[in-house]
Amino acid sequence: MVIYDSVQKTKLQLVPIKTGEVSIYVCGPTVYDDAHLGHARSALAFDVLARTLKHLGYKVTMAKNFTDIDDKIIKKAEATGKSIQEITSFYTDRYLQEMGALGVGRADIEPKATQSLEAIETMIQTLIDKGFAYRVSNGDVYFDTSKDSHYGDISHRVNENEENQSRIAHTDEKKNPKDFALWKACKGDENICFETAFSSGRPGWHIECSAMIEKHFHGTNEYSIDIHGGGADLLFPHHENEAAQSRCATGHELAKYWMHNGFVQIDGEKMSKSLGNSFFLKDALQVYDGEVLRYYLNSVHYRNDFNFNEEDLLAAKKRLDKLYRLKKRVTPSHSSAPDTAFKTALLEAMSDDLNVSMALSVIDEMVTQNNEKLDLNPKDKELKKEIVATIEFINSLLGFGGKEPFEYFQIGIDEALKNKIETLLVERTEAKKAKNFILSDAIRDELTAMGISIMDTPGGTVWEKA
RNA sequence: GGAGCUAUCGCCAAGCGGUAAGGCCGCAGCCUGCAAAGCUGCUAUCCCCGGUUCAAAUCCGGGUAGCUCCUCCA
Repeated sequence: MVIYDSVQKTKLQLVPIKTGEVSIYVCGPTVYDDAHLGHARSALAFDVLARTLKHLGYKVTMAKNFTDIDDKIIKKAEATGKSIQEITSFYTDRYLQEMGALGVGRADIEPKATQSLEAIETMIQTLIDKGFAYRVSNGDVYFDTSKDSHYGDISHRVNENEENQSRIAHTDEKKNPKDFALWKACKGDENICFETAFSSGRPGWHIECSAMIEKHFHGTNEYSIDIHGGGADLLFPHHENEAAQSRCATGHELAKYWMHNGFVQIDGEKMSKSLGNSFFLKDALQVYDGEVLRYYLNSVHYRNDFNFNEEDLLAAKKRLDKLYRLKKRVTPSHSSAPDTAFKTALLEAMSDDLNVSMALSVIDEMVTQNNEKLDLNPKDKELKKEIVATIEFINSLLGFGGKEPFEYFQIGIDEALKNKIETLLVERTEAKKAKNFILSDAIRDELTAMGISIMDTPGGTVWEKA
């Protein structure tokens, strides 16, 4: 397996800390709002990474955190009158449910900040004791970036004069402009305060990830985990700060490899909280099938920016349709073993830094070849079994193609409509038998107007939702 | 003001120094009562200008254009 390391900025052969095992920590959501397409893409990218590694024979342990202490959550609570707990549990459930609709598997470990306070306090105390952190008069604790000679290694930002150019106001008692809060003391009437030796307050944004990793993973003298992932925007300052904390607190590096996924844009425009043009996953799922969304969001390499638009999504759906039409041709058949050459080619593509585009083209070629074989030999039972197994393999590796084909093509069609379609098809078949093509074509037009496309096959007429 | 990324067929998108994958769209054909589906065939020299090399879309330098990070963000 080769992966692109965003710190070294090059592809590297994955050599895990422990042979045969890969530990992954991905930055999860702050649960104060609905998940958007960007969250989906990140979750999908690392879901596919985990699946690929498992297929390559690694024992994978993946952690994804839920940030459930945060200023934004507090604000939301104040604005809505709901409790912090209500908000965080609601959005956590929603997140898991929506990602589930996209076929994203659950992480092995799903730590929450509120459940990691001991580890957080311990790490901050260690940093204070070792002289890497300092407490200011109001009770805040800051990390002293000047004490870490490797600060900047992750994001390659070395400019000390940034304080003059930076848009961040420099108003507190920080020693250096880049110092960041490990702990924020309670001020006034804020209602989440946790008691610690340094002050009553709450953790800063970055510390939870470092603390959770120390708590849940047991690395070596060199590294805590193999792969740390997240969105490209987290590279700085979030991951730089995480790395610094961990390095200084534990004496070894946080992660051996760093992976970052690119952004999602909507019709060419950046999607962001501040621009207010977030495309929520819940809205997308109302219009598009989760499996189609999964296929589409995965069709562009995870490191590139992804420009979401309906036209491309439709093209992606058509591609997935083709796979399901092949599956329809071999249903029902039992499964044997997938085509070896295909399996190898698919894994090879995925082993190259998750080259999903290549994998999809391998699948398209497989579909075409098997359609041709079936055209020539419609009753080849062994071939059909192999195709069933091949599609099962695709589903386990990439997470699509697992539905029953008839179910797939009839998503959104209720029983009443289904019956009407079937009735019309019976009428049409009779008309065809009687060579009444004017009537049969009229029925087809009626179905087309209903958004139903039909196809005559040797086994009878089948229909699909267009 | 600093740091970085990208630029490949009408559209989406691989390519990672060895002579341009795949999909959508389009055209022609086979099949079909006609269609649809499926199959076959056809469709690009890689933003511009230099350079390195036997060989460059791929490396280097300079342009141009777009995007991102430095502020909550995946």
